[in-house]
Amino acid sequence: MYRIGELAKACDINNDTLRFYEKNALLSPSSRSESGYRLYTEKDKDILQFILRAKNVGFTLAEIRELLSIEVNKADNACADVKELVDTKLSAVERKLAELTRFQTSLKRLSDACCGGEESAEHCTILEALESNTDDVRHEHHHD
Amino acid sequence: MYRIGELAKACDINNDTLRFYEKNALLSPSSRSESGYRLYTEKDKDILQFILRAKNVGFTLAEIRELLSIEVNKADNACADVKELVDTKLSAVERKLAELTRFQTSLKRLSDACCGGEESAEHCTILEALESNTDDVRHEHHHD
DNA sequence: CTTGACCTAGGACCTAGATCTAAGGTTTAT
DNA sequence: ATAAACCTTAGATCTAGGTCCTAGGTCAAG
Ligand SMILES: [Zn+2]
Ligand SMILES: [Zn+2]
Ligand SMILES: [Zn+2]
Ligand SMILES: [Zn+2]
Repeated sequence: MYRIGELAKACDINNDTLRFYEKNALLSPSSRSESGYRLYTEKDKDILQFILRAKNVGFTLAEIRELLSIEVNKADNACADVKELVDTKLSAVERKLAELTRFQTSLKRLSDACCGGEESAEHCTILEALESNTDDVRHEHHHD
Repeated sequence: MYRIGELAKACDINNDTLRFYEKNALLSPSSRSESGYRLYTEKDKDILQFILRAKNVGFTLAEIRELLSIEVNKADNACADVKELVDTKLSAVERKLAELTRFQTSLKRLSDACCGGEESAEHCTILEALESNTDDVRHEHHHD
């Protein structure tokens, strides 16, 4: 049996995070001591590690709650259910990746067009690009 | 001169967003009507579009505030200052991209190992991977 | 003159995932 | 026996970027 601080330290998270997970129906201690302290079992620790691993893979806590509800009742769920959660998440991650890649491309284009020197920014191509209503960046060097 | 609703509609944002930008020192209307209505000039509109373009490239509002302070006073800033903002942002975007790519790889690995069928999830490789303390996913198919 | 669209200020509320505070009770070590 | 470390609860706070609400003032058309 772990008390909250012991489990938190063992899993390198904050005590408050465990209370937060309890309030949000992710993980409740199996019992309480006479004085009301939370008591976690090895099984509780396993569940916590399941949660932390799922977080590491990118799942939100809401998604992890769904995974857990399957996990505790595997027999009544199909592989299809589990895989759908993963694939839905994968799509979301890929959409976010696409957006960030768009950001990266734009920023690179802006960066490459600017000399980065100590000249006044009056003709800075970065600022010009942000002022103009096109996506173009002048590629000739400024400061003639 | 645009009233708040006109400018908002022209730029396809919410009236409240303009008030929010004003409160957060990004864009203040050049004047007010006798009755206190915000009045925006064409120049204000240009600044708004600068803000929206910068947002589109991934800058946060705090970063945009920095860009604007350079923009309104270009002569006193160097290309180096502008480029540094862009490059710092680019690095942040690339770190986030790396994290998301890690998520993507893990999720793909999980998804590929699961049959996704209507069989019971009792031997689902996804759940097994999340239960186990390794990063491995069994690649042999479950459900013998 | 009334209706409806528009505007004002100020503050509350939202998501996500915690983290922190206050005021007090419990356990452990010295 | 008493200090240090640990625990309890409820609720506040934080980031980011807004959105919504209240209670009321303004403006144009019919
Ligand atoms: Zn330059
Ligand atoms: Zn430049
Ligand atoms: Zn299967
Ligand atoms: Zn499966």
